Amino acid sequence: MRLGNLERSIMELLWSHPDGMLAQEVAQALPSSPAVTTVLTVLVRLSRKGMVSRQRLGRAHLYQATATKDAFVAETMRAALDEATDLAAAVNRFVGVVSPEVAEVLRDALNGRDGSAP
Amino acid sequence: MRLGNLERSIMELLWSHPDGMLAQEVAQALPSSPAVTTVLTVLVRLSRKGMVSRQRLGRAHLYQATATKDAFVAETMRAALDEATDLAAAVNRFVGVVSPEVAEVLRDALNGRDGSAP
DNA sequence: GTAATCTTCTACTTTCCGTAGATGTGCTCA
DNA sequence: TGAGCACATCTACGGAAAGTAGAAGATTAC
Repeated sequence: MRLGNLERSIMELLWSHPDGMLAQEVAQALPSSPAVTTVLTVLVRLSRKGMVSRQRLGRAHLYQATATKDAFVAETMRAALDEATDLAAAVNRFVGVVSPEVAEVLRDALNGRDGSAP
Repeated sequence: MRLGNLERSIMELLWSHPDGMLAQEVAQALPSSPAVTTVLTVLVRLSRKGMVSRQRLGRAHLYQATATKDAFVAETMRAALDEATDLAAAVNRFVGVVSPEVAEVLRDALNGRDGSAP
């Protein structure tokens, strides 16, 4: 998913507030202090992209991210890997460039996945 | 790295021609048959992004991708993962959404990586 | 019912990308 | 050595996406 700077900043906020936020709260929480209408415009665009949902709350709306940040990261990684011509080469490259810590987490995750149990 | 359609098409060509290509060759190889100057403009922009290098060859330049496609894919994946707030959660998500085939390739790659030998 | 508040509509600006003509530069061969 | 070709650079325009926010409309609370 292609996101601009403000779009990304807003998503970061929504991801860190799983219970949702009001447009006004988002505007106030942003360091650049944009107008509330600016935030609302971006929220509408993010809704069109399927990244944000909302529900009425009094006379305002509560805006929420439709997926967690982790899911977004994972999906971005998957999409990148989908572009690979040589799957094995890309995966090997990836495994080669990540930190030992990530490699360990990957191992654990793969062990937890069905198909690897003894 | 953010790439437009033509930018991506040109990178695909350069990736599949590791020895490099002339601007004219790139233009001719593209299905949309853009003008050579169009290709040159895009090549300059890709150079600025660090994705393309060139060297003189007679009166022309030989354009080459600075990294392989696999490296690009791997780097994109790494960059995405870097954005994660919860590393383990993102990795688990990722492992959860990839196909069994990819999971297997990941396992193999991790086994080949130093640190897993008994 | 009315005032406060929130949203929607509209619209301007900026930036990126696709596009390519006009102009500049440097090989190459006669 | 100089004329012409081939290639590069400069410049620029149009469209799309994103940042920005005022004006106007809608809804709630009192």
